[in-house]
Amino acid sequence: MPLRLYNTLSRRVEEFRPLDDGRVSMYTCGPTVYDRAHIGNFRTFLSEDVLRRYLEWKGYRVVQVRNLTDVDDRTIHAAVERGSSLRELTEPFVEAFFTDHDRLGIERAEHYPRATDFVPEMVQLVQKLEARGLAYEVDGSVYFDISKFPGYGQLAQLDPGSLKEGERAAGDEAYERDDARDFVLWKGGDRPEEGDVATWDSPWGPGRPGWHLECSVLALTHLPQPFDLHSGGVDLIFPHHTNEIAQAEGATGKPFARFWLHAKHALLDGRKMSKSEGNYVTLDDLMERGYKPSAVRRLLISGHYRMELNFTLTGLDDAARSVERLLEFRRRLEAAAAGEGKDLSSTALPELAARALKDFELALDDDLNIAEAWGALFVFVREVNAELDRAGPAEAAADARTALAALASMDRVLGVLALAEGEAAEVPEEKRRWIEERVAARTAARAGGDYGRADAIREELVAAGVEVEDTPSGSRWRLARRG
RNA sequence: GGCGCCGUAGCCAAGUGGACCAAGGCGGGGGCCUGCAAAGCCCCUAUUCGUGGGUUCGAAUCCCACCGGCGCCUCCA
Repeated sequence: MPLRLYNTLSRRVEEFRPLDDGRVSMYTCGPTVYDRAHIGNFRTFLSEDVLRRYLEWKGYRVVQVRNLTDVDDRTIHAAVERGSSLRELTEPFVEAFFTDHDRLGIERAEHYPRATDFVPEMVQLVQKLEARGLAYEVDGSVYFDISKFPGYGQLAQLDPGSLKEGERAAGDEAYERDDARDFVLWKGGDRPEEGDVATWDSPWGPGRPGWHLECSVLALTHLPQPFDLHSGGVDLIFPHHTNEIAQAEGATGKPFARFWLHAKHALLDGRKMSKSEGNYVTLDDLMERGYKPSAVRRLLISGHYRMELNFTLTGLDDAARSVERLLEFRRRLEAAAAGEGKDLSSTALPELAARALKDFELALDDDLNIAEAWGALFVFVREVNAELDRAGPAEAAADARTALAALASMDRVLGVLALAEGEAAEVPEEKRRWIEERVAARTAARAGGDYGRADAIREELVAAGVEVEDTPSGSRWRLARRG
């Protein structure tokens, strides 16, 4: 079955096929590295990670570009404020971004270009636009003339005629544009408040690139044109992506990107998550409170990417518990797979696995309906558990491996189990020995019928953060999960 | 004012004209299992999908109105 995706360009769900058979080119707007990225930013990046993983799951090879915006108003202002260079300011945030990125199990893209490494290419693009009569210079700055670009605003479904200058543009950043709706390609002229942290030479004198320029250029220099997918947060539809299209298509005369995908924002406790309003949390904040990245990942990809996601600590607790359930499930399957009678296959597990995988794929094919995909997974969990309750260990052993493979397959897209695996807390050798000694003592007490003593030992272990579980094949222990 | 989105059980969240008399997660109640637990399983927890109309043989799903919440409208993922 083919994958269908909602394309912002057409405002419809369309069948997706890459232009180059078997190979998908995608451009995903990256972070502005003026500060630590927050959970809301990662909601978008995680949606894109699911898309990427699912494309790979479907057998495509993906070439992804994610830019790092290291020159814009915010990075410049932050650098000026601290009296540091742009690089000095952004470098730690680039590192922090990758730290969180990896902690959340987001697959690495093929390219992470920084805007400041491509300024000459940006200048060239502006020159092309000038040569084609789509740009004009005023006092060392260059603007894009939207009246010369017929399809302007199509992505955002904007009627250029009704576009009027917004309040934000009317504020402190007034430029000498012919038309208030035109946007800046190159910012030249005197900008004393910016110091000299971001100045490059250009045919129009010293200046720096406008924000939208980098994405057009980075996509054009790293991907074919047109490329398959371009994505970002909904807020980028206008003006950012609208202007990216105008720049790239204006300069080349060719279509820029085929599919445009936009993720809705995450709210924090029902309110917009944003830096400027101080309403945000970072992964670090959550980890300091004892939450694990796997739970954060689970929550952030629990719902459809085109639906708003309300991030709450309650939701995070729920997410953590559902990850626990999956971990328990896998542990149980692994134990079953390691059991006796490895060649016997007489359970319903293979059928359940096949059906789960089919439902999983059907769900994701439908514009990445991940909520339904989770549903398919959890139905699988319940049914397999029931089958395991019914069948003996000898009967289930071989089939358990089939089920395990299906689970791993689904997790190649969801990425939660793989992540949780790496989070298992290290138990120091000394403590491990103590725990094992206590568990053995308890087993002995139980064998002797001394349940009072057995329960006392269990209490002792619980107080030390260890839970004991008695199974037909002996007692097992594990670290207690957090509240 | 323009463009657009959402309102489904205690919470989160699929479903968007009948083929499921509404998936799944979390929580809650009851039961099985267990020495007791834990884990797991079984049953129950929305006769109903913001409200009111309408279309239709049939609507959570389409149309209209209203109520409530939210996003964008020039450098926010």
